[in-house]
Amino acid sequence: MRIIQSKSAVDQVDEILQERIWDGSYLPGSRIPSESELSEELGVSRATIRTALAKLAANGFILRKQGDGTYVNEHVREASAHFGNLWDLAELVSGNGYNPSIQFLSIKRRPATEKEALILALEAGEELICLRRLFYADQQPVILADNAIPFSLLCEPLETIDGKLHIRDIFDLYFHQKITYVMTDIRSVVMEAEVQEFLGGEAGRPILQLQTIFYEKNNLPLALGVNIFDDSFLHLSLAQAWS
Amino acid sequence: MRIIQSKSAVDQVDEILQERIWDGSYLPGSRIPSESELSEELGVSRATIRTALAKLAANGFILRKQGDGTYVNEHVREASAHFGNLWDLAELVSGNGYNPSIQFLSIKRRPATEKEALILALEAGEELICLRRLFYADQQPVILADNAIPFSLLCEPLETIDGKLHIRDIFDLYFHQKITYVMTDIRSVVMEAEVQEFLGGEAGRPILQLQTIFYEKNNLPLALGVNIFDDSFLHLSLAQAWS
DNA sequence: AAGTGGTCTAGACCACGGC
DNA sequence: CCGTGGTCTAGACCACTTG
Repeated sequence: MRIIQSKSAVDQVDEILQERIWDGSYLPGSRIPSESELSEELGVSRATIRTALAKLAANGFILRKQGDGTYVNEHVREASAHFGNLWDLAELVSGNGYNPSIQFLSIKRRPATEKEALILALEAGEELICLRRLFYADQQPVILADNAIPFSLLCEPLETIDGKLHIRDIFDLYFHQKITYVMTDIRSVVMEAEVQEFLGGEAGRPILQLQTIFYEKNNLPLALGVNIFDDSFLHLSLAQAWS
Repeated sequence: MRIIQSKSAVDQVDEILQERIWDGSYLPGSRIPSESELSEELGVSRATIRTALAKLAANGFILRKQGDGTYVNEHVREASAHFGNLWDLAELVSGNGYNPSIQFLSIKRRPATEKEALILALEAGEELICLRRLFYADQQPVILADNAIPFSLLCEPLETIDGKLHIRDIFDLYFHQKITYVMTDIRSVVMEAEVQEFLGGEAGRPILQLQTIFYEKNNLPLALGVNIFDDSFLHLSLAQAWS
């Protein structure tokens, strides 16, 4: 379960417009209603509409032309990831046009390595909870996701953790922590045998590694995520408005 | 008031605040003045201040806490890239803490390959201008940047092109085109001998490839950029606010 | 000239956190 | 409680594109 919060007007407008783009009410390449028209139709101020449109434009969903109008980007469907969502692996899978699912592999408790202790600001040897999961695109395994979280942060019994939840909800439910921001490192690595066991294909080929450090509001590192990413199957492509 | 007319008020506020973070006027981890105080100090409305702060927060420069205040992120300097700027290679180099410079290698005219013609919406065999450049971090070559642009778009003599300019200015000056948005594909590849010749190190190792397609406002593809990126030296790391 | 998006303002009220 | 950021409004004026 998730904590349900009434969404802001901006987010609701954003959702409505994205849905209209997705279901074809607003066709790729076509002009959508003006800010004033949307403002009147949806019953919110023009400023609210503009905030939502700015977000859509930043992610390349729409193109805005001063003096002309706002158009749906013809290449919407080619982008698989969006800014502010690089860590959201399920969205990455669905952005590639597949149905995402999560397989829970294992959860273990072990001391932190020196490198992990440094990143997570721990004493050497402090214990971590290591969560290993496998993301599927339809039936194909595509991302091996490891998350390491300091054991000392855990608030609920280890056994109760549901390994299929969104990482956001795992932090919320079992650690009572809210993630404020993340730092993601994108690297190119060779596929190791241990990973190849899960993702298949030939070992030794180049693949992407997304390393994410999760922080809470006081800059305390909450977790280290290492996501091995088969980019021969899944693509990491981003649309960006030119500022 | 130091706000002048040339740039937008929001951009100027953004610049002023970034500078204060960078030169240490606002120290990492410290609280910066409230929105009202900034609004009064800089002589703009609170809405203008908020727009600038939202941009800084999205890029992880600052952390905002409702009911408390706005704080400079302690990890500002660890991020090397920023949203909406993934194509800006010089900024990527300086984000890693190095001094960027560009070496102009070559400019050639040749027919498009089938794949290029498809991406750039050309007839097979149409001619391209191929610009090859090498980006340095201090004295170290780090990014091999190839750009392919349809010859038919060129407005000035080929010989006049200054290969050291920002890609934005090249389009502006020689093609009279403005880039509206880009699509960037991030891939993991093995370093080929041809590239290794420029970037050094051992051939066959995994490296990053950023492939960027540039579009103008009518969705016409302007250019294809392929940037080979030595991520053993340069890091691609992004800070993102958790939405 | 008309209509669009781009910018900015002044002010209202809410939700949250620290004192 | 007060001050902070979060949200939203109504309206003004500008810059640009199109007919």
